[in-house]
Amino acid sequence: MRIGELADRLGVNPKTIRFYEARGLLPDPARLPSGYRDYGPEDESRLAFIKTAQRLGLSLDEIGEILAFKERGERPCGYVLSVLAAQLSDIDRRIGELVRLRAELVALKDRADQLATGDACYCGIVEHAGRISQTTTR
Amino acid sequence: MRIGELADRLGVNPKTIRFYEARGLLPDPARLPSGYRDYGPEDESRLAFIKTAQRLGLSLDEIGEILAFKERGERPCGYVLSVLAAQLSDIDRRIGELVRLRAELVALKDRADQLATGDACYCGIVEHAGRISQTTTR
DNA sequence: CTTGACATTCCATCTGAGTGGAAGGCATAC
DNA sequence: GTATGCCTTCCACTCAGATGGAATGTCAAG
Repeated sequence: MRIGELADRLGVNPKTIRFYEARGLLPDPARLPSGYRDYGPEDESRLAFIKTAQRLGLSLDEIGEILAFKERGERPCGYVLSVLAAQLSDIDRRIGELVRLRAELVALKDRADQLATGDACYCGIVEHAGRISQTTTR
Repeated sequence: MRIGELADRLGVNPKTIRFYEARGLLPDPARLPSGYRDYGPEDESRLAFIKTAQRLGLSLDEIGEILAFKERGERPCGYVLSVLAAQLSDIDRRIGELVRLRAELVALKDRADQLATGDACYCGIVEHAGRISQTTTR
């Protein structure tokens, strides 16, 4: 399949696929006689892996490392799983933060009427939001 | 107070404060006879607002819009709250995604032993992760 | 046989959020 | 009075992750 079809299937821009190739995340693909890139199911699953790993919160560099293990014929599982374990605790942290922020936002919304009157609104927002924990977002 | 003190108080780089000023997020501050920027409590709370709003997930542009309402003497609450409402649903979506990803990761970890044997590991990861919903992260 | 959609490469630019560094001014402490 | 540390401006650069555009090639349909 050509680049446009692969891109459509996975909902990415064809440029992005070439970009991943240039970054070493995707191997140099087979070429049709015309010179067009010719992708197969493995390429699709690899790209799907990249996109999934991105959803998991991995950077392209992290994904590249994982893929490099496979390239070298090693079993990546230990490494992958350690990355995943780190991601897991990171995700737990992020979920905790978001849940706290959510509670703050709900509280703010519930007080909308009071906050909406008077000119202390902006400050009210600040005051309320200021109580949010000081943890920073990744 | 001078820029360094303000920066220290809020744990930001002085450059970042000048950057916010250049972006229009902070007003041109008073100046000491020396030409040094001279900040007061309002500046501190405004900067704190910006940082808090960032933790809430707002971009600097969104924050700028909110602050512009205040600048124009309007009560921003309706707007702020609509932004916050949008943020709330976004946060709900992100929490949902993360919870799902978390479950996937836990499942992957639980199967570490099986996955760690054989060379289908990479594919196993892909297969498992591939089941993750197709929603994209913001 | 031309039109249009898609492909190629290469190079440049964008976004978002800063950060670095040079060249110089101010303030304070020894 | 000079060393030190913080301040000023201006310009450039970083990072991640793409995306845009120009110039050109390929291919299927009408």
